[in-house]
Amino acid sequence: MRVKLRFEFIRLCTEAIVVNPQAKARRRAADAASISAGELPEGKRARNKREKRDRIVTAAHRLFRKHGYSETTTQQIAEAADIGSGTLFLYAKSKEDLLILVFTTEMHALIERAFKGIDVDADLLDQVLALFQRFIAYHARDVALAHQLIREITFLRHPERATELRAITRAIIDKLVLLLERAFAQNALSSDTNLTLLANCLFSIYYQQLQTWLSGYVSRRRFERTLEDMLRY
Amino acid sequence: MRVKLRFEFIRLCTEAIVVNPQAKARRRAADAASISAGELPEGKRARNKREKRDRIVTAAHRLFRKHGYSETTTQQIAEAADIGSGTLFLYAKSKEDLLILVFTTEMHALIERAFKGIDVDADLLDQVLALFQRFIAYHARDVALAHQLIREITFLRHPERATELRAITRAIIDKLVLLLERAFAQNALSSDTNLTLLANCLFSIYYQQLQTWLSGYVSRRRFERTLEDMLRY
DNA sequence: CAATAAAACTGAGCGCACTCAGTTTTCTCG
DNA sequence: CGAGAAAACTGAGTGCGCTCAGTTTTATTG
Repeated sequence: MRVKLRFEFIRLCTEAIVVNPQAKARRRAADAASISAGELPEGKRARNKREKRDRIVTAAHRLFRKHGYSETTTQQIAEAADIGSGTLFLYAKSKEDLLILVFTTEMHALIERAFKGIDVDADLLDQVLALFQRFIAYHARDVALAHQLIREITFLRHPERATELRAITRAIIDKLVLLLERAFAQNALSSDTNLTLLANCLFSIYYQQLQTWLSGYVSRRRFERTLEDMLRY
Repeated sequence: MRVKLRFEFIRLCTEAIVVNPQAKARRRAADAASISAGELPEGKRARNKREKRDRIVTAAHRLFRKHGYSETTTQQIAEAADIGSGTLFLYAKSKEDLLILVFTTEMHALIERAFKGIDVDADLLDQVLALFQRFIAYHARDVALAHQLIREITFLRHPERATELRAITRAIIDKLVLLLERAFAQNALSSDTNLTLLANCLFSIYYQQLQTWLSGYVSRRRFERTLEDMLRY
């Protein structure tokens, strides 16, 4: 029972690194020659799982981009990832969930890159717009796919991913807060400004306008202009 | 060819009332006894179509409410509406489209009712909130269904309904503008206010918060409070 | 190491949204 | 009215997302 619970936990985390301490000790002894002392050894199961997960995400990503979301079948993805068709659904609850999985995998890195590329000396508004522009450019690579994606993450079918997605939203808002804090330190903002609330508002406007664009109601040009106008208040 | 084009047009309007003038004249003569002179006569085809459409919408509405959206099959709806399973898809492009069809059918009346029920003498903000409250109450009758609906109309799969939905949005915003104009006439708003723009902002905030609520991120209570706070600026 | 348990995987099969070739109903016009 | 055309309808068939009973792989324990 103890063991079962532990494995359940690991499975839920989907990032299984630590296994039973005893097994770990034994394995460490066995692998001592090939593994440097500080490294955490990885069981065969955990490694297989991670590799399979990677193969699935890579294959899905490639096929979605190549043929489009709805034109890609889960069969094709399974074949490309070299797994059984049923195995796919042990890693993603549904095809839609798979899309979210692909997205979340590269999102954190994208946020960091976008933030790093910002000109610190620019006007605050330009900094904010520059950040959003990075995301817009990312989505512009494949509007149809982005449309599907934003649709799925806005209206989740499997609440399990909610935490993960909230973390991404929070990560973006945190970056916005950082921009605001820098501007605040340079006295570019009035002293009674609630930075977090302001960051939330900025993000809301961006997200709402993003939806409008991706749904095909307005062109990218129009979207970018409206976004700028609205952020300017 | 002439005839074919005309019928194509009528089909697209989905509100076929006028048929070939000659046939109309003949029919009018034939039906003169039973129809009052001013009425537009309706061909058998048009009547059948309208009746079928009504049966489909009614059946879908009932089953969606009774068993939920995804638990209801298009087969069941077709049976309840007493039509072949394929016929359904002549009236709605997809199951999702059918949900939108059901919604748009009762939306215009709902908007009118909501607007009529507003206390003219109340504070402007309270009037706006009262209007939104009607919609919220409507969606609250079945949150899961509303979630699905808002999802579909926010991210349309068949652009054909876009015009129809824009008309609904516009109808709501027009009502908001009316409220604002009344307040404006009573000098409750500063003279440089752009009423249409303000109405759009109010609606945006409502819609954005509605999504948050329906997606299960916040409770109805929290949603209503946030909405009020945000509308208050 | 063998025995046992648990986890991970598999693909045939199922249900359902949707299609389309063939049929029926309605309209048109001499 | 009757022949021919157009529109409307139909349901068997199709493809795809997803399930689940059975199998294989990995870990644990004595």
